[in-house]
Amino acid sequence: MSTDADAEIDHEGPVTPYRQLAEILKARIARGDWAEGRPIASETRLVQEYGLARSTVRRALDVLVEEGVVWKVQGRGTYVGQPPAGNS
Amino acid sequence: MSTDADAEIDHEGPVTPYRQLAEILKARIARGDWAEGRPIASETRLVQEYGLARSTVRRALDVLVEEGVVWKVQGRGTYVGQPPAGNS
DNA sequence: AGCAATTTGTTCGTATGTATT
DNA sequence: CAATACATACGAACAAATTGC
Repeated sequence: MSTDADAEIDHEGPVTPYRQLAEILKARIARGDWAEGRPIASETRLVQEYGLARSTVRRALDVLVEEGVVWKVQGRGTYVGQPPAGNS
Repeated sequence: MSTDADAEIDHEGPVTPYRQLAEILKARIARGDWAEGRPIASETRLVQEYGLARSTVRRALDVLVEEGVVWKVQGRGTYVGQPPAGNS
């Protein structure tokens, strides 16, 4: 049983919003909304799309980073996959 | 060159407060302020001691958790070391 | 070189929820 | 039940890095 990529955030329920968003984003990546090596939506965009605080969106992204699903670069964005080995 | 366990937070300088606190706490643990398996000061206590926001203190503790220096238990505290293998 | 726009990083404050004692 | 301690969420502001003009 996986999460629906088109699900919305349920502020009631037992699962916290940031965990829900983390699952939704992973589902969207798996579905192909954003390809490997390409940037996903910006934090500001996700805030607008899901009606969450930026701090909550960042908390969700932290989960994905820990899981190695995405990696971030300040000033650029959040990319699908893992950081390149030899980066310049 | 290691960090002074008695250092205070410098809100100017290049190093961010949460990184400074992370280093200070590691120095305090190394010095023996808190023994292995014992709880360190609570987040509220650290907020008072270092004059930082709780979110900043938590950010510093996140670093220590990632590094395996401490582990946390909701409702109890933050302990020195790593979580016991078989916990009940 | 400078400047503005975009995006992630850090910090503060506040409030409420959950778990343990 | 009350007190303590960590968890989650919202809002706001400014800093730092990147990009494009």
